[in-house]
Amino acid sequence: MPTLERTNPLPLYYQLKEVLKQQIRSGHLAPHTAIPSEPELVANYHVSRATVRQALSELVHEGLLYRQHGKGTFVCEPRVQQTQSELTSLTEEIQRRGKRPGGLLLVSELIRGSEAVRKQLSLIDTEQTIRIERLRTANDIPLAYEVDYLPYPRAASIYQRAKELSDGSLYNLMNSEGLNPYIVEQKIRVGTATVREAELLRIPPGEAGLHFTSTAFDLTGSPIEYSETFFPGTQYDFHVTLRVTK
Amino acid sequence: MPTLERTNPLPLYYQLKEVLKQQIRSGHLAPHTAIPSEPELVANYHVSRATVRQALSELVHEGLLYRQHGKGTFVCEPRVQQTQSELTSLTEEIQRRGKRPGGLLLVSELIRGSEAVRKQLSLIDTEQTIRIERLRTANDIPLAYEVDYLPYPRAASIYQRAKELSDGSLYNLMNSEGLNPYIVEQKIRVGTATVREAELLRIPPGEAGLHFTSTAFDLTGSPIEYSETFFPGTQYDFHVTLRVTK
DNA sequence: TATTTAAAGTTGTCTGGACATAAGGGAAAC
DNA sequence: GTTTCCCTTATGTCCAGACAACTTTAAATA
Repeated sequence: MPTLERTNPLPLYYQLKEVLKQQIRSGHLAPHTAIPSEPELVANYHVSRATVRQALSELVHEGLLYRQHGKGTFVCEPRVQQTQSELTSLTEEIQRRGKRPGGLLLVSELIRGSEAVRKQLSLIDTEQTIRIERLRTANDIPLAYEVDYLPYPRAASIYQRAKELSDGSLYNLMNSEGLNPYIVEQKIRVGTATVREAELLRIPPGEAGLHFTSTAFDLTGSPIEYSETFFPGTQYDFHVTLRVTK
Repeated sequence: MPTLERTNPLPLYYQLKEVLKQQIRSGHLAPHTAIPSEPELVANYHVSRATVRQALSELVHEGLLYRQHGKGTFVCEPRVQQTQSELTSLTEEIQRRGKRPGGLLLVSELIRGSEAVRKQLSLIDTEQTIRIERLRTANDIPLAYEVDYLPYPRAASIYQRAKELSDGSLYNLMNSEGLNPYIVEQKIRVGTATVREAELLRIPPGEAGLHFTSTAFDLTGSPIEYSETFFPGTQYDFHVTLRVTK
């Protein structure tokens, strides 16, 4: 049995979490079997019950364990997609499929933006938007057409570094500048390609595809990015995991 | 200031949560302003700090508050769609738009099911599937074509009550039978209507639409429902909220 | 004045304990 | 043999207190 290090700068509950997570993933704790009871974990790892409960609560929240009052705490069945509600960027998504992500930066400008966009970004009168137009590629094949809007001057540093977007992810760039997406709302609907989109994506104009609109918020709930993306045809599977809020 | 009732069967931390939630929603606590500190809440409501922290932690997790170490706890900006990652059935979705949901039960049968479906439901060799074919309507207008699969015999009671689906939600029926969806995974892609779908939905065959596949799991991680749904054209906006898993 | 230090206030982590509530099993009563 | 009751064990809730780490403010120092 692994021991928790009190000299480790990582909190004890976090260390315990990692130990249990590892035992679950390695199959040492099989699905639907009970893990040691809270008093047993207290004795085994020499920590208080509050510490044990913090570790277990977070694992329950992450969907690895479930509790039954009076019976015990059990291991969840692994799901095909273990990443629940994870916020993956298109760049990561392409990499995960073994392809090389790229992006052709078409436009990067400062404009006032439409009222709809301004409302999405909760801009006040004097503020502008950074508008970035990109053609996203996988192995140099056009995959999607994307227009991003960011609040200016808040995201001014992104505007300076816009040229880096040709080979990188906007979310990576945002994170490195302290603009950390925490919650993303997306709307998805069927749409058809405009003439411009069809030309750039090398598809027949009017072809059907997925039209995304997405708004990213930081942990304070302030909007930090709004984007519209068009995925032609059936090239892209959008995957999402929902969870009940009890 | 409201007081917490110790005679109330509801836990104190839950009562405190509701009080704070109410103050946030009513605007009494404005976005980005600090709520009372933990010691203040302890004094105001005569509860321990552990109780206060349990209430606050859950509100943080629900996206209503955010904490800053050493500074305080603050109110998040409300998002347009405050229901985060909420698991809404199509029936509720239609009702929320002020329309009357309905459903025409086309087929209800016990079959073995394809290997793909059996794998989704993690069935063992002797188990079968309940296959339910429905035409979903809003104000009697065809909205979507849906095929549901449930594990048999586990969901045997659903098979008995399948005729109730003509006017109700499958999720409601499942909940009343102890099959509680806890996590739902969905895949979305652009598809075209088959001849049968086009006929039922009264649209031209081959018309584009959204094709959903969805798998529901109970809190133990066991799959309890798999469904394929086709939404024609642009009638349906799919909305989803994602959150980072830190 | 400018810089450094100290103090106060905040959230983060952790302890040890208590009683309540739910589930299950075994002994006692019928 | 069946039912009822009690005991054990599990998680759920709650308490009072302690110290650590971070932030801001104010005082002390150069």
